[in-house]
Amino acid sequence: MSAAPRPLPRAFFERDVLAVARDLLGSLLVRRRGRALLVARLVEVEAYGGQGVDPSAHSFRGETPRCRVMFGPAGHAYVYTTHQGRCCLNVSAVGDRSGQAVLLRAAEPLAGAEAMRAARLDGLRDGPTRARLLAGGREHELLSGPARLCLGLGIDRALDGVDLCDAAGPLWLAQGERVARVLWAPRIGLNSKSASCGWAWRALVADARGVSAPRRPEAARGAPEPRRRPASHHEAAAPPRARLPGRARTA
DNA sequence: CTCACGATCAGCT
DNA sequence: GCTGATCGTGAGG
Repeated sequence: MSAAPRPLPRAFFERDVLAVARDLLGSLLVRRRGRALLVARLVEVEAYGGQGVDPSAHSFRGETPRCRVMFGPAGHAYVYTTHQGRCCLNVSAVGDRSGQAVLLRAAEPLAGAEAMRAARLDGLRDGPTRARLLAGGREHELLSGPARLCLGLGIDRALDGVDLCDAAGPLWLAQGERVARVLWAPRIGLNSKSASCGWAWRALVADARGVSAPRRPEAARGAPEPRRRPASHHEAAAPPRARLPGRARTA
């Protein structure tokens, strides 16, 4: 790549969180590594509502040291750690101190795939997963999950708070090609007794292979009915209708 | 391919 | 103490 992809403007993130999630699909996530740029196309994201709205959001009970970035200006990185030191990356949205953000769940490598592969392999024990990655190919598995995405791109808590609208920084988001078909489905990995676990706030590129877990509709596993989003989001320009993914192709 | 299991730890109550 | 916005393993179709 010759020039660095131009960052999305702040105003992109200062909108309804579902519209931001929808429009992030197809956008580019760019990571500066020395002189090289790692570039990936987003194929799966999840919206998280804010304080007092979305019980599954880290911000639900208000600001804490960990999730402080969710309450700050839009377009900044909220990076948190999960099990075994893994990390997940979010972008703050809206910017009205309500604590809303979009979790970046999966992407497809466009540039620097071998560096991403090396980053994934680093620290991975011998086993089937290591062997599969060492065999080469399978690029769509390199960033196919929120923690894998961070591993492959070398993102950790040191990047918490970084401005994702700044192409001079270590990490930013840039415009990509518009995605034609988007699927909406319930979010992954939430406590099934949470009131919001059935909300279809996960957006996927319909024909992408690199999604983290489109396998089975959660509804088939006894989870609560996928619920409509709150009426305030109705004219949000994003999700036409929440349809379960099943196989990619039901558009 | 799908599924169930549990490692291992930061963050919060 | 208890709880995960997860991942890789290993067994089974």
